[in-house]
Amino acid sequence: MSLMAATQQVKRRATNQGAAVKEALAAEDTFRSAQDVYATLRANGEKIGLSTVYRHLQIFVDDGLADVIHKPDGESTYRLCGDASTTHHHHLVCRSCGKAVEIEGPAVETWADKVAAQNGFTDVNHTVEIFGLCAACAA
Amino acid sequence: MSLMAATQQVKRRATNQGAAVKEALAAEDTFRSAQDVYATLRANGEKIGLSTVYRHLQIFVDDGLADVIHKPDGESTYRLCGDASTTHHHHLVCRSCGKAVEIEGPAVETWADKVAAQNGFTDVNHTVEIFGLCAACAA
DNA sequence: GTCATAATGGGAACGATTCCGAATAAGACG
DNA sequence: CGTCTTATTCGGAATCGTTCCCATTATGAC
Repeated sequence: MSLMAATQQVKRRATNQGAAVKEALAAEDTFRSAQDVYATLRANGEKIGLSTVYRHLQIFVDDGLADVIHKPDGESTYRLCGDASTTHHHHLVCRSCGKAVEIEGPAVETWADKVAAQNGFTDVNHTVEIFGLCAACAA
Repeated sequence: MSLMAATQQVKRRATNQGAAVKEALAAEDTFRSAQDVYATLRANGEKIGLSTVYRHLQIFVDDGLADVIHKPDGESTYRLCGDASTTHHHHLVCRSCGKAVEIEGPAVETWADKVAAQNGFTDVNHTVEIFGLCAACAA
């Protein structure tokens, strides 16, 4: 998996369910859990199974179409990111409503690599997430 | 909970189990899961229950004695950090053996705060973890 | 249309973590 | 040193998110 570039797509069939999951994610700029997406789709009358939601969410991640954030409680949340060509970035996430803003920090990237190298670590990657309360939720 | 300072300790009874969990963590400079600590203690002949291990691990975190890292697969791992007075820091963690090095990045802190402020976010905190392969595991 | 097979869905299986309630033991007091 | 209060313990049941399994369905190629 780590050997395959994120942009390297595999042939996939177009299904209603796959489209529905993508639409559900696209409708919000917030990180949402699989269970959440599933509930929303069912509430909308979509005919889809929980397994399928998980499957598509994972596919999006594999294809570089979506980002994942693991909440402190362990739940995984997903959000479509710009597009596959978008460069590496991080997120500023509202702790309350889940709204997320994509951010970049070139300095952080180089810092991380430097620190790792100084300690003899190789094959480095990192996670950087900033949590806070968005203006709307602060009220 | 969030209102109580990390250094504000509550009266606690001293028990063998509590000490055992702390020793087990202190014995290694790696992040270890509750299940892992539990298995080690039992293997050592300690009389302790899994619930108790989880309870003490959580207490350490609440008291600011330990740091937690949520692995990508969702499992929580714990490690004693310097001491409660140690300032905010992050970790460089070996993806293979779990060995962790405490690191600091003042620049990252200020960057995070600035970015958050620019987007109208308040009550900010962040997580920064760098994963890689330590020199020993690279071989 | 026909066919091979990718995709689906729902229920079982799983693994980490939490909960519960009765049994145990730490610490205070006399 | 006893007694008593209650924090702590422990193991098994319960929870919860996620994955697995596999018979059924439906996409896309010919």
